Amino acid sequence: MRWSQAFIPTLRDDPAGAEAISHKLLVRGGFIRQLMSGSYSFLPAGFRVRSKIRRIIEEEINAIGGQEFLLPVLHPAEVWQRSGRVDVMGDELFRLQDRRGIDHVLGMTHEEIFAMIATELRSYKELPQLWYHFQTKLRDEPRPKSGLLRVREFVMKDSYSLDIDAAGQAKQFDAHHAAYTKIFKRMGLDTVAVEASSGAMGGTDSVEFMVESSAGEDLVAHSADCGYSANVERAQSRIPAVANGDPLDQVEKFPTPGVRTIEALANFAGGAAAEHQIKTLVYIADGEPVLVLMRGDHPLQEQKLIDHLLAGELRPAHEDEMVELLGAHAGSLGAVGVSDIRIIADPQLRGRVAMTTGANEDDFHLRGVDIERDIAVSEWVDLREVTAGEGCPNCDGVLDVYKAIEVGHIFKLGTMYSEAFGATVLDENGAAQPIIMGSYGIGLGRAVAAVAEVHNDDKGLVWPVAVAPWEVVVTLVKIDEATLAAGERVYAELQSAGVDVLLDDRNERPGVKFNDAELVGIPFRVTLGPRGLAEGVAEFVARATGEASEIALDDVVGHVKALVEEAR
RNA sequence: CGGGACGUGGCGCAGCUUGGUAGCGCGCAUCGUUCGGGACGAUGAGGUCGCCGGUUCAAAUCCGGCCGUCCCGACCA
Repeated sequence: MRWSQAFIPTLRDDPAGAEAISHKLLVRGGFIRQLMSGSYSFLPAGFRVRSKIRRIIEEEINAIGGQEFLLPVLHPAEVWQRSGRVDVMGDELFRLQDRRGIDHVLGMTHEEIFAMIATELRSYKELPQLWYHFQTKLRDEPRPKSGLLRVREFVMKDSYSLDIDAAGQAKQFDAHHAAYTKIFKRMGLDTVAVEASSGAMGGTDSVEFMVESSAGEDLVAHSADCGYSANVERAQSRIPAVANGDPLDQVEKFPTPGVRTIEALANFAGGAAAEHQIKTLVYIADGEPVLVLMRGDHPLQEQKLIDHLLAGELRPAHEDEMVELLGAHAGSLGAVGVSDIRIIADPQLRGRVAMTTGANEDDFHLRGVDIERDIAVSEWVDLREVTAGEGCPNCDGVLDVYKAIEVGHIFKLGTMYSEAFGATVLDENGAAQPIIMGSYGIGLGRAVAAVAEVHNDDKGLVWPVAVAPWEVVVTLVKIDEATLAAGERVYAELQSAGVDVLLDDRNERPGVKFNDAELVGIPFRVTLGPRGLAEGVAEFVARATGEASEIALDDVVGHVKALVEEAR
């Protein structure tokens, strides 16, 4: 490609709105443009990066036996009713009607449709299968953000494994695990595989691939000593037990005028330290109220609650609902004597006595609460969010917590979808068995953004060779006959050597071209100008290091070719 | 959805408090001088001031409604 004819609209200023560095650079470098909230156009440079990432994924999924499909994005709503996910997905699912008034949805993922195709499998002898496609997903996100990192329309590589038994599924799951690690490594991302919540996807186990980044939206708890890594949505930790205070024979109600928070009660004369309080949270899960009990100083991890309840929609109760359910406002709530509401308690409260909690009467609390004696806990479930500095659950080390971008997620789905759609095969004994499925996703646009987020400096992007829009730019410092001729020659030779080359033949000042090449992040630059040509040399610069060297003109192509081939 | 901010030539912004019919930087076009790290001069093109309504002799500016975008909290590749 010749830069003079290419559409690479670089910008001088950052786009409006403080955002992720990757977003600013992708916009400034002429890679993407926004259409509306959560919706982006890929420009030629951006499309090239995306294509290279796509190719890497394709190669690695093919290498573990994947067969490429292409399924539709427009689905009859009936299909999603059958899997039950119309309800689970709620408002995130785009819905529309056709001219006949038939309900349709736009696919958020493709478990349903692949499961339908899998009904054509008849025998265990046809398994295992690994199917995948690259297809647009549409999700009516409540809040798109950070440019490409969180959007409403994106292309995902999603693959689906089909097996006769759990062992087969585990094998394909592990194969994906390894392939994903390789894929991300090839695109220049160091990932950590973490235990994760499966969310609305259903299924048993899931692992997320995380890239540490301040632009990330997830939190990963990690132990440097044993390598334990988990999304805080799932993570556990060791914390020291709290010694109980002196027990009371019975619960004692006492006035606490104006006390509405854990902290206020801790500072109140006759109150109790946070770890001796029971925090009572009221949630509405799919329309049903639930009381959640946490130690006063412990934060609730809502995803853990969602996972336990298998809830589609979970929200804190409104003030009036609290009054209706418990007779008091937030700040004076408790579970003592409550019998008609589901009560879920965090295990850190187990065996605790002499606790203080709300009395379900404004401005009153109870002390001397023995949780197992006084509260009808219906379930004990770990709901606590871990905090940096707590003990690792697997070793003697300490957990740290960092922000990360989720670039991949793999699920063991079990038989949820195959049962919903009747995808069964006959086993050796002639008995019908539901196919065991797994699903595995990588978002293309998010991967582009993640690489950009990690690989940049104050001058712009620094693409790894494997995903760079062009591997090398030949920059002509002056557009005169001799320089142009030399440039054309090097350009043509690089092309026939199989190198992805951009010829910057624009009639611009050198500074403009150098800056643009750096902003766009092309890994290598070959600079040709009258000065060097007179001595038969070109200047060679690596974007990552900025190191420049002079190379004899005749050696340029060989040098670049070797470097590029080694790096991709 | 709750909270906050913003919307003015292609991009980034000022003007709004104190109404008088729009300006700056970059970019773009033409000409000239330049040309190995974002050149300079001259001339020029380009704007329903997000939309609708109201107040007023007069609205980018004041008032109301709506739409859009971004940021902070609950969701996911």
